[in-house]
Amino acid sequence: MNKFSIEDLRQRLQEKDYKMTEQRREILQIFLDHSSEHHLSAEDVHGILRKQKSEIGLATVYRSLELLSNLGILLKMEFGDGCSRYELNDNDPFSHRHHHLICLKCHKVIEFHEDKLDELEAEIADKSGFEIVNHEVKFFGYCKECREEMQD
Amino acid sequence: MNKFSIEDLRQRLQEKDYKMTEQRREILQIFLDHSSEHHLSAEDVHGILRKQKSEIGLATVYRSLELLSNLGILLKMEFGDGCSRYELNDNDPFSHRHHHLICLKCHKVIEFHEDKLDELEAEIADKSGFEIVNHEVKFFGYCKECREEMQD
DNA sequence: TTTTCTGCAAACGATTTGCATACAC
DNA sequence: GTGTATGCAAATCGTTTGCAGAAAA
Repeated sequence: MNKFSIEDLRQRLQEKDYKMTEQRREILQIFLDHSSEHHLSAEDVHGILRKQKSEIGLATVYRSLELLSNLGILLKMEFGDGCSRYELNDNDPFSHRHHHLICLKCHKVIEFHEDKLDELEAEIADKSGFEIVNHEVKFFGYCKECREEMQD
Repeated sequence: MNKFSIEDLRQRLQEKDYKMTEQRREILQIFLDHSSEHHLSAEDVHGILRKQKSEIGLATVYRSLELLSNLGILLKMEFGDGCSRYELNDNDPFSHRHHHLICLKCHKVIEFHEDKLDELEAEIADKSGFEIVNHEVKFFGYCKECREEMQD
């Protein structure tokens, strides 16, 4: 599967006896529409909804993001800016498993689409008996632009 | 250098015109004394202080943890449990740069002392021009004990 | 003496929850 | 019709801040 569809949502909800609601559909749709602009927070999602004249309450946004994460449709992550952020859990191994480069100066988050952790994961499983289902890798440093700026 | 001492703290504070206070000394001492039991939150530190009959306020704990992180003595991290956690930034390359394995069932945090990211870091620097100064790697999955339990 | 630091309490911001109503199945 | 989901407002929890007094340099 390359990308989630609203049909996938309907199916996953049904499997666990959750109900398909307009609110859950709209919130997933935001992630499908904004796949380029990743890392949306609950407030971001709520803001986009209001721009679309959707009257979905913030509490419902939080509850839906939590649910979509538990269903494996979204991934929840923290970048140290005080709120949780979410992105589509794209199952495509080519776009899946990217890393995040976080600039300590301008706080930009850059994606690096290359994983290279299979060997390390195999070693961890081997040495510790820990079964890995997911990982989250953040690199902190200075982006190209800020480095150039700092040289001036 | 293998481990920080109170003298190191005094020196780093002096370099930046901060003052050496009893509170800062006591808080660093907690990390030196509890180096085995890593990942202390502000509340954890405050709790340990109260057990020791130290009357240091919670706000001071937060301010000191922030300061010690900025001085490079502590590392601040998030495990998704809603609060920031800190550990000694051990400069020894043998104990430094470990990864965290977070069990999705019992929420235990296990350390894996092996890094293996130099190659990936070099590739990132090469391809994106990003200068890396630190990284944080979390693996989510199931620990040995929980896996055995789940088989029963 | 001068400046920074502390402790307290109040403020804050993100997230959660209780409850009555609305909606999906 | 039954049970879950929503919206609202209030509650919660971790963290930050303003301020007056205390302590370091």
